[in-house]
Amino acid sequence: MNNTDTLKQILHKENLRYTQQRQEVWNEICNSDKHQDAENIYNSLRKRQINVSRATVYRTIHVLVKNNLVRRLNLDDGRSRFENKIGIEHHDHIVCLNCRKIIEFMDETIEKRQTRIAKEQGFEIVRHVHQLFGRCLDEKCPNK
Amino acid sequence: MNNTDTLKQILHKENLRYTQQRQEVWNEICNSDKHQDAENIYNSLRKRQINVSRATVYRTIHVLVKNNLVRRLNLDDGRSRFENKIGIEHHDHIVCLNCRKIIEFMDETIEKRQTRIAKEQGFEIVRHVHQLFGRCLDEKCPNK
DNA sequence: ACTTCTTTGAGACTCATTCTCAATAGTAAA
DNA sequence: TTTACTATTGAGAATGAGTCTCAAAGAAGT
Repeated sequence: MNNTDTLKQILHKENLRYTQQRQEVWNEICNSDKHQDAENIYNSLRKRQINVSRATVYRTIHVLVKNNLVRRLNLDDGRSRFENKIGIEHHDHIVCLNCRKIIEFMDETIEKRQTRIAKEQGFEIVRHVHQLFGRCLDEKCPNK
Repeated sequence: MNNTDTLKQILHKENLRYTQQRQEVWNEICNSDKHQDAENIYNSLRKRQINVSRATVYRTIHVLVKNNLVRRLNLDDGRSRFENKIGIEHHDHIVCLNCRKIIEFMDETIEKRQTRIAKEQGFEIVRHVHQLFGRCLDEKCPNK
């Protein structure tokens, strides 16, 4: 299923109308650099002559997040970032405190263990946040 | 070392003056319920006739966080929460999405694994965030 | 095309947090 | 133990991400 059909499907399910603006926001999240924030998405669309308001960007993102097409990331820098979830395997993030480079990781053992720990404490996990903040060894990192 | 000495020590190290307001903010974080937000801390002090401004609460918290007396928690609800770190073992959090109950957990295997994963990716971890969001089985939880 | 109901855009608004700056208060030296 | 020098404080203004409002524009069925 392509981007358009995926979007149409969830909009239909939510009793929402298919609009050009919603499609463009979804395209932007699917097709561009990962981990963009709302302002970025807004500006990228504007730059491409696509007229969308900030309000619509935010409103559309809510729908996408609610329906698991998009993941919201909170990297402790005061604004949310978004990444496409469709066809992407689950992962968590490592973030460089100097250059803000973001690396994805996934560890089956940790995943299983956290589920078991939550269960032992009488919780059923709905979602989790696992982020490692540190300093990278990248040559270009201002770290050096 | 008691609260006062701990505070005096870091204020001295930071070339900051020891003031009543700073002491009171630190006391409030040490002696009261965990996971309070800034507004809570401000109100608790106010209620006890202690005159401190919001600005001073925020400013003091920064110093405490920077110097590892306090940990800042971001539980994705739009405001930071704070907990005393002195004499407290490291732990992460499980949060109930319904009743906002917070449980602490700590798993040595996960801790070691995340350090190794970061290293493999060329990162030296400075801090991490590991939060499990779900639904608890508590009788009092509106979940039921 | 007509009607109905939803969506959109512009800008007002919210709310946590930060900033400003004049008044106040530590602290070191005399 | 007062002076002199700075840092700190408080009140409220400012900031900034995100949300809300409402009139105008746009989907979708008839």
